[in-house]
Amino acid sequence: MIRQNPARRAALLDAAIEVLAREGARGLTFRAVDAQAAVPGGTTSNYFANRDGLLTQAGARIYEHLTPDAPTMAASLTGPRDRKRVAGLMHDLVGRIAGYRTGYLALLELRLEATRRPGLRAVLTEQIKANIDENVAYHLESGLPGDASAVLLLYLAMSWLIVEQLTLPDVFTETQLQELVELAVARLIPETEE
Amino acid sequence: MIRQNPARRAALLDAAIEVLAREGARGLTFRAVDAQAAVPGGTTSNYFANRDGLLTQAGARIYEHLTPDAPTMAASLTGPRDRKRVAGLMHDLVGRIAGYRTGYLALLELRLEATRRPGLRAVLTEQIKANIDENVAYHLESGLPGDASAVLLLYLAMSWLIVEQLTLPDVFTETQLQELVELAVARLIPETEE
DNA sequence: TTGACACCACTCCAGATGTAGTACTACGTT
DNA sequence: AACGTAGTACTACATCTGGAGTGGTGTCAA
Repeated sequence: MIRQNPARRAALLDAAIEVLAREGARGLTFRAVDAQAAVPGGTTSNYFANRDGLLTQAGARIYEHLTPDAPTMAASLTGPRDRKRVAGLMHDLVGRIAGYRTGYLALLELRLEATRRPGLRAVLTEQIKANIDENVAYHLESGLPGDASAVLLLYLAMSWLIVEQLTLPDVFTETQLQELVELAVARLIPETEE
Repeated sequence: MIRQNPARRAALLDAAIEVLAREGARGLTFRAVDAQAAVPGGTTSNYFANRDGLLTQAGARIYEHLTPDAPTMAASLTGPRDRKRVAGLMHDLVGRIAGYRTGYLALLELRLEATRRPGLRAVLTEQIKANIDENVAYHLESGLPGDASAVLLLYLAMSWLIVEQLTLPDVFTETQLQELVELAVARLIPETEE
């Protein structure tokens, strides 16, 4: 019989995300989740019918953590609306990801796993589309410089920069990383006239 | 005793790359490689001392396939040296990757695996650095418009575009994909004066 | 004849799964 | 207050799966 306790279910999903990042998609076993969550063996079996349920629910869960919290969002609505501001936001973004390394790595693992699981692929596709749309809409509404295309291109460049940094941190030095962020903004966002 | 036959070793590595793409890093077992290469069980055990050797050698091998062949390189040295040319090359790049889906997915799997294996990480880091340097040098020498920074930013954007397309093909439509390539070139490469 | 290799077969081992069985807790009933 | 019940937590078990490695034999070529 499937257990319902929502607190425990959430804890198991968080544990699953940790396992995903540390052991990879294939390493995500029911028993590994049990161990990570420090619950008795067999517990995860009682909460999820199969691996597919576990993976898709974990995919959904990551986005609950990945969305920046309210204060951050509010703060980003204050201050000047110029190119320098955008650069600041991009630096924040890259920094924030580094702070949630686990979640982002798990997301990459899930992307690859989605190659083999149509259900997971559908869930991720929807969430990422929504995420992109949100970013674009937010940018435009906030009056920051740069059109939708510029935001998309920034999204592409920053995404790969983050992957590079998370998986092979020695390809770019910390300095190069910062420079690339600056550079991307400088080339993609138009200068604001005073 | 470790076998030496280089043709067979190469065949095994290519099989390993297939398995990586299809089953993921964790699915890469000696037996799976045997099956993929259609050789008797136990063969891969005889050619590689351990999984680490198999993974790092596979990582090295991918780049042998990934480098564009001589005719392509030669062809890219002919023709005009303008922005439109760069766009054409970028379309080629994205298309070529789609044609070697297996190899690129395997490379992503290896990147994630590199998170856990210092040896593999070192190998990949070197190869990717070299690859980037080559690209930049080639671009500059060939007289195409755009400085080193522009090439780097193009590299970032194209890389993620490819990942997006390989893992979640429904996030961008085929049309959007082409537009994003055009857009990236248009914003990152300066117009050439006649 | 010798050395390297292909192929086959067998044993051993580790890890994962799902569930039966038992104990505990909370809550509602009488 | 005693009781019954539902939902869980926890333990332990029986089973299953697949992979690893290796020894042995046959083959080919130098």
